[in-house]
Amino acid sequence: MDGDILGALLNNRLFSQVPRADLVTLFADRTVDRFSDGDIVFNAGAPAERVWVLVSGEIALLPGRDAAAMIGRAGPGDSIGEEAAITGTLHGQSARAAQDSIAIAIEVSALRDYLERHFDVAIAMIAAMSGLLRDQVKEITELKMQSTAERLAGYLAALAGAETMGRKVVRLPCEKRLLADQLGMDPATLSRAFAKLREKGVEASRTDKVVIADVDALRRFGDCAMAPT
Amino acid sequence: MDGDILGALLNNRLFSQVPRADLVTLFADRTVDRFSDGDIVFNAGAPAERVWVLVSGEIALLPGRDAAAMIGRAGPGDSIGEEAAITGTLHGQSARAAQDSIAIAIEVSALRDYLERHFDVAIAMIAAMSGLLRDQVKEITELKMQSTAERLAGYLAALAGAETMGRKVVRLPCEKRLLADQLGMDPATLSRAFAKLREKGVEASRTDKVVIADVDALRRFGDCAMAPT
DNA sequence: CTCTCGCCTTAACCAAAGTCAAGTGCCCGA
DNA sequence: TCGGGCACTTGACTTTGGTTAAGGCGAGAG
Repeated sequence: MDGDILGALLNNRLFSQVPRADLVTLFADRTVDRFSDGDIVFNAGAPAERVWVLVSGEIALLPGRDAAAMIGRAGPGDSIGEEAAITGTLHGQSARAAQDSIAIAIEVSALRDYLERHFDVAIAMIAAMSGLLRDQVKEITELKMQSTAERLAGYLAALAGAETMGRKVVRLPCEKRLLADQLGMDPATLSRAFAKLREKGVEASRTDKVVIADVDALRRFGDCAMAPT
Repeated sequence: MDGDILGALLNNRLFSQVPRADLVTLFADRTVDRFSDGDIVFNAGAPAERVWVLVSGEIALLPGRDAAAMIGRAGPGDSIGEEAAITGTLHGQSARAAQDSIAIAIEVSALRDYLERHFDVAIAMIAAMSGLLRDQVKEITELKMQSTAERLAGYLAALAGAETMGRKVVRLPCEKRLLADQLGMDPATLSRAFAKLREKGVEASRTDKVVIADVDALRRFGDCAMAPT
């Protein structure tokens, strides 16, 4: 299977739980659909028979045939149409490409058959999504409650590992610019957050190495807004 | 079944998809557990055999036996332990009451049996959680990207209905104070947001009636940060 | 009818973070 | 070795939204 496609599936909330070998079988009959900016993927009210996984581009979800409001948008790795398709109902929303996009699609009957035969995978999906929901709730509250320095502290502590205490050198997984984006702040603000943590024993050079003098203290600082009593 | 318990289940991401009649059967063997602040619900590494749904109070999820970091927290209606229990693995986290709490618990075997016999409910769970995830992604991006006035505009437009255009009077479903909380802002800030929207044709009196001169314009304003091309 | 309590609004102030721009050091190629 | 580009940092300024406090208005009690 093509790397891009496999990557999209492994990032997908539905299919990341399906064993890799099964993915190949499941997607043997896939079609690769290319949408140009503005193309309709499906319209609200239409019967839902296929599940798409977006490989590249972006697709907007709209409440009606051509309403202006947007319900959501999907990027690479997101799936579309699965809610209606999986339950066998009509599409409750329309989907329209917001950029030139590539998506792979399978018949939902194949997916349902597979899940019916592999009950454990269905169960794993439920468990995984349950965990994802919890993670996202945490992300929302942290975004609202924590300062930039606290968010960065929590991130660094997580990077060091949950069990780590004391001194530790961690490597940032990506450029600071991208890290800033991931933490929901501006690159300049990330720099200042690092500066604030310097007085808490975090030495960040211009490289991707960060020396943490006391992981546990850092973790407490990052959690202070939502400490477990 | 007790009203509080039923309410918690209907709010729960797992059980809201189970038909009400089945809930009663499924929870016939429930136990009601009371935890005092600081009590351990389960420890990481322990075998997971039960799923709890929190009725009241608050329970913190911790990475290890007594680590300081917090992975998440659960409030009324949230379920705990389901990830490990449902997949039949060991608990990956510990859970400790952060307040005096009441939770109902069932054996996960009963849940698995039920899902195995009612494949359609399992499927509905997957679909529902998929939708919830999408909603939350949208909520996160809106929280990051939109100003208070834009969030309020989007909320009012949604309240008016996706298909509505032009003039419309809507009724707020709750006190402004609670609405502010729901939109993630301060009551005073909500007032200012209403003031800003006044020049966009939104008349909010001191009551719960809001007159929108042009729903569509409002929707565009609320969506401008993430308009579908 | 009026008093009072609670919710809402408004204004003044302040802190946090984004914006813009300039500066610094690093890497890489000529 | 020098120069250019790029990522990061830093500082000044602006914007946004939370905080606090002071009114205003409505509803219900007396």
